[in-house]
Amino acid sequence: MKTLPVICCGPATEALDPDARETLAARFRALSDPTRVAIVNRLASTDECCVCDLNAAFDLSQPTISHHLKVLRDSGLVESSRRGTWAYYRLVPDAVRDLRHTLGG
Amino acid sequence: MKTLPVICCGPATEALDPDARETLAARFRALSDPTRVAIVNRLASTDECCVCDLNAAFDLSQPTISHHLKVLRDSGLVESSRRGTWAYYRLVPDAVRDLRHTLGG
DNA sequence: TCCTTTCATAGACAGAGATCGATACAGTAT
DNA sequence: ATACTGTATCGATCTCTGTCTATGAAAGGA
Repeated sequence: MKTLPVICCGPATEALDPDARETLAARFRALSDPTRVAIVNRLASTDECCVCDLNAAFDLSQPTISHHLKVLRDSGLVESSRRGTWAYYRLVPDAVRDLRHTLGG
Repeated sequence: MKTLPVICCGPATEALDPDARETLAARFRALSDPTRVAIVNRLASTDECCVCDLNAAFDLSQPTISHHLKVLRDSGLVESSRRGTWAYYRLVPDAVRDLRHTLGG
């Protein structure tokens, strides 16, 4: 999990090269959907969560939830592990912190 | 400019109602494009910026830059004022701070 | 007045993304 | 082995978004 050393939008701001723009935009894009915001929000309060619970919590099909989880996984904001039949998802605190720092925190 | 009292993704997290999900996703979506990240980044370092400078800084057509500025304006992240022929854009620090708080800051 | 400059808007188009049903795959139980 | 359950992936469809050209509106200068 690589960090984002660059600051985007805070008071002590340096110019961004094209790669940094892409990387930052990609991470914000991961949070640009209401369902994904809700998933991340839920993960932030429960520390670990089974996919079956997420499927039950949202009025969306199972493949759709799986798609959103893949987007979040690819962005590095969440990670998953399989234990037996079930898959469990967790937030990656460092990734969230990086995004916060990007906004000047 | 209304604030976002709710916290999404930090350690002290409460569940989000559908409206809050939409609002948060909309603000993150404003930063989900590399060009808009770069515009916000530039505004964060120059305090105020003429549209003509932005047009010159990016290899995109003038209407495209204008479109991105409208997206940022609608999201509340930037504001503009017209002085004579020129339009000037500024960051809205409170909006950026709200977004940062949303991530647990 | 007429022309030029600066910015915003409208309309069109291509590409990306959200959603679903169908299907594949991996564990578990019978 | 067979059947069942929980997830992931595939393929299709529909909507949204980024980009462009063309045009409009407002201000200033000849």
